[in-house]
Amino acid sequence: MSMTEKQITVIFKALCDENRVKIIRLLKNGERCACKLLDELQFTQPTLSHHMKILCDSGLVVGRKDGKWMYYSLSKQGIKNAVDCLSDLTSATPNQTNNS
Amino acid sequence: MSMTEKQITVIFKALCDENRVKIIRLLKNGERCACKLLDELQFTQPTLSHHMKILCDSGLVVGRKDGKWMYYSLSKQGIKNAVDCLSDLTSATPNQTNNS
DNA sequence: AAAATATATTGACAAATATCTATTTGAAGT
DNA sequence: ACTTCAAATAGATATTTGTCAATATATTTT
Repeated sequence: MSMTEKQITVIFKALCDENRVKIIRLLKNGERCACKLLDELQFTQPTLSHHMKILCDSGLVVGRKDGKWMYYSLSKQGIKNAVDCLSDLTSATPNQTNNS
Repeated sequence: MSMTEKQITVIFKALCDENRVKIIRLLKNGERCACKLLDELQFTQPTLSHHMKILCDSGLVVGRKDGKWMYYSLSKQGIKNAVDCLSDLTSATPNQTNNS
């Protein structure tokens, strides 16, 4: 159940770049096409592609292909996992019976 | 109230290195002296010092000096801030009036 | 005051990362 | 089939980051 240090860093590495944080904020408003995201950001298409790969690999974001377009959105499951991961990482004891 | 992308990345950068995650896990068991941490890790003293600075700057960890020793522990406040930050980053709508 | 010890700082270096341009892949429309 | 358009990939490069050895700083002990 407990994740390795490596697995944890994959999640948080996704969040340690300014531009990826911007992307996540944009996705808070709902699913967005890659080209729509690109409109609101200050870098090139290959760079966006690179960031989206990292975000998807982290599980925080999911992609859906429709024709030639890619639609991205936040993953509820992935986010829950990240929050759990952070909580777990910092909670007092690993074996909480949780009868508070 | 809303943090800048930069401020957010400072928090998550702290969590995106394997060794810093290890350090946080060690600190889950309570306050530790730097030299005690060093015993359990595979790198040199200057590297530990470097990582502790990043962890402290992120607010997740606090240091306390006692004579020539430095004692580190997790910061409840800093952790709460990080969890809030992650939740906020990914919660559905940005404009909650928050007069609860 | 001098020695010993814990931690921080400096400077160097290798590895990882973010970015770009150029190209490729894949899907739609003509 | 050819063209067009969206996204991905490849390769190059500059910046950032993690690490170490050497040194400095600060505190305690003798």
